Amino acid sequence: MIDTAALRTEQLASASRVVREDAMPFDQPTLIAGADVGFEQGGAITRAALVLLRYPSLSLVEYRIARIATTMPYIPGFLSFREYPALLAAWQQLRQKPDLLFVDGHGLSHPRRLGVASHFGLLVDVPTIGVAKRRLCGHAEPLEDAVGSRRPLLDKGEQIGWVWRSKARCNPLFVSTGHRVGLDSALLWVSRCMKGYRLPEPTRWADAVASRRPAFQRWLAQHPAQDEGGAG
DNA sequence: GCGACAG
DNA sequence: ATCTTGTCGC
Repeated sequence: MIDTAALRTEQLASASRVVREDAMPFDQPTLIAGADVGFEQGGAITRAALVLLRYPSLSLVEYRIARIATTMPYIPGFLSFREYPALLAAWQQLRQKPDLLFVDGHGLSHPRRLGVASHFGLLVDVPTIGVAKRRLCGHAEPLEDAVGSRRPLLDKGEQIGWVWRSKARCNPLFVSTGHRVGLDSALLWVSRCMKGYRLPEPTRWADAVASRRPAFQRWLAQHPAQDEGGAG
């Protein structure tokens, strides 16, 4: 069994250390990363993908994949404990570290203010932003249809994130502080990494690599085996 | 008690 | 998340 009471206590202690304001050690980022996790063999294997994109061209320059045995089931509110071991393994394989990292999931917009984006950012001490496709907690006023429409995501009297329409006729994204990136900056950086799709490029590429999408297969074909390009 | 519930 | 075909809409 899993002692969720102990995990809650651990999260609350860690959450108090999350930096919610801008404390990014760069003027303009050179490398922005994206992280995503997938599962194999009915969930027995956790597969994490990390991609590095050059900014502002947003071209893929490196990717790493880590596969390890799954140690935790999925429990809403405790996603980070299930995913961070694999993310850490992929992170350690990177030749270069990014200035900023987009994590697939929530950051501040979490019941105890420590979603996977915040938790991982704290662990590796890097600025992170949480980009989630669905709501975990909190509420927002109805969002307008126009691209770029936004509403603060509120919970217990405080803003914990943004509900943002990244693309027309698509469900909105939930953007929040991960670590060292303020809420407004988080949305600003996500908007700067868009290329016409629902998801920002770092997240989109991480998903493409993790799920071996055709787009990634084509990229591989055009980028001949560079030993430091990376498979895992 | 009942519904909600990242990936 | 993952298992999976076609299908509706822009």
